[in-house]
Amino acid sequence: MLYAVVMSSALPPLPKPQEPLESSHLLEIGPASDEPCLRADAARNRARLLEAAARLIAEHGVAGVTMEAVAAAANVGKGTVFRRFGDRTGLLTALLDHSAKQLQADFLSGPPPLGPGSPPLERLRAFGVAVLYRTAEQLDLQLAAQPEPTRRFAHPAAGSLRMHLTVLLRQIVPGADCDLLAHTLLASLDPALIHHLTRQRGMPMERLEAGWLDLVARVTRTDPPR
Amino acid sequence: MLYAVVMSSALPPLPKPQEPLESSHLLEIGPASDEPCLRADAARNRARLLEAAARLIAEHGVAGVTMEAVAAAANVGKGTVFRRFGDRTGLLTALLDHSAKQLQADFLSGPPPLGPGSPPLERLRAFGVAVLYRTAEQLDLQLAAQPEPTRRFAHPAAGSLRMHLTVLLRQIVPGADCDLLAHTLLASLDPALIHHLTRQRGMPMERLEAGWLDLVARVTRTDPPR
DNA sequence: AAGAAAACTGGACCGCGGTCCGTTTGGGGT
DNA sequence: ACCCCAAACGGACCGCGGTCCAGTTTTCTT
Repeated sequence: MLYAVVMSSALPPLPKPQEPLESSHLLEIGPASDEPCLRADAARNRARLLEAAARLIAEHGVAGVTMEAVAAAANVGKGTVFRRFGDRTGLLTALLDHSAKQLQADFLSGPPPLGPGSPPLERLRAFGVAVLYRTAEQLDLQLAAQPEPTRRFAHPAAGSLRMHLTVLLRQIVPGADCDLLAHTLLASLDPALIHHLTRQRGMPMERLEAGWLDLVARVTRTDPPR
Repeated sequence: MLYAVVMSSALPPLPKPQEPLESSHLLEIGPASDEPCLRADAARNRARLLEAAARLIAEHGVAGVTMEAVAAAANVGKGTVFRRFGDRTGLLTALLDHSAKQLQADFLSGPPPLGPGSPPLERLRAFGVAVLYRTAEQLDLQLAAQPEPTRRFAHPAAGSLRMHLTVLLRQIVPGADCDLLAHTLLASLDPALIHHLTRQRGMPMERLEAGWLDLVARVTRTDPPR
């Protein structure tokens, strides 16, 4: 039930496994999107698979995480991996899930300046910085988990970030098209961009951080447009 | 329409085919990077391949453009396709090449407000709008041509756009980190984002256009940061 | 004009992501 | 305790992107 409530894309308990969870309108993706009741063996296999995947990453890097390899390492059939996670992206995303939930919890109910209690502008600044560093920490995985362009923004976790951003923006610049602005701001924190700037162009994280703060400052100036 | 057939992005006579052309430092990617000399048969096959690819797109959409299918449709071996274009992305990019050069010519030496002659801010505004509509026109192809995340920003054409943006920005907000700012602004024009906003969230192009203008206005305000 | 080096060609081959479907299994109902 | 079927399983199978290399064609040299 936890999920039934939220999902819009009515999938009956059917062969098509992944619930991509269209929902860009809900705030939490928390414990909800979990499979509510998973048969004992299924749950066991799921755990095995995640563990195997993590091990493979540790040993051979993200590139070594092949669906077949994961299946083999978990002593499970290939079909099972796909049934459970939908596709490679789904598996990789699942690996990021914990950290994603953590971040979400932090800005939804954690301590200031990220969580409620600080003024919106403060939270906005902290938000970007937090995302920035989290992304940098898991760059390889984040990059590999990025779905093909068509689905990049449908991703529920991204939706949650965007929603939070939008809410903050509305408090700061109520006159603007906050929805659009949120997209833009998030785009500037895209893992691929961060990868390019830090690894391919050698910018230090401090510069990106300063860039975010500057961007936020510019975007949120409240004096009338020229 | 014989799109552009013969031109551009090809590779020096090297064993490893694709020269991704690191060059973020040069302004034009124009006739320079042209194949210096392409053997007669190679040139003929290149043209055939592009034509075949275009026909396939027209008939079956971008998804129908399979490397094997293109090769077959052009009466050419599969290996030849890869030798010429490096990979699928390369082929698709080549199809976009003509339009890319056109755009570049427009803002480098075309008439105002896009080209030189207008004040920088005017040009910046026009630039975004131009990119926006060009992208929207070729959305499917643009999306399909997008390389994997790691290489997304290494793409030379994107580099040229960014460079131009940077130059404009330096004239408008000399105090800022224009390089970074250019990346951010460009990110807000990403094909995947445009796709998401217009096709998945149903925003009209006018709203995106307004969003760009507003973003530019906000970002280029020159009064001191708070 | 001839011969050799360089460039190009084509298709067999590989690995991986993803699908399909016949088989097995867990666990709720009786 | 047993039955039953939805759910889960596993591995054969497919298509596509990408590589490789033996053989062919073009162009350069003298």
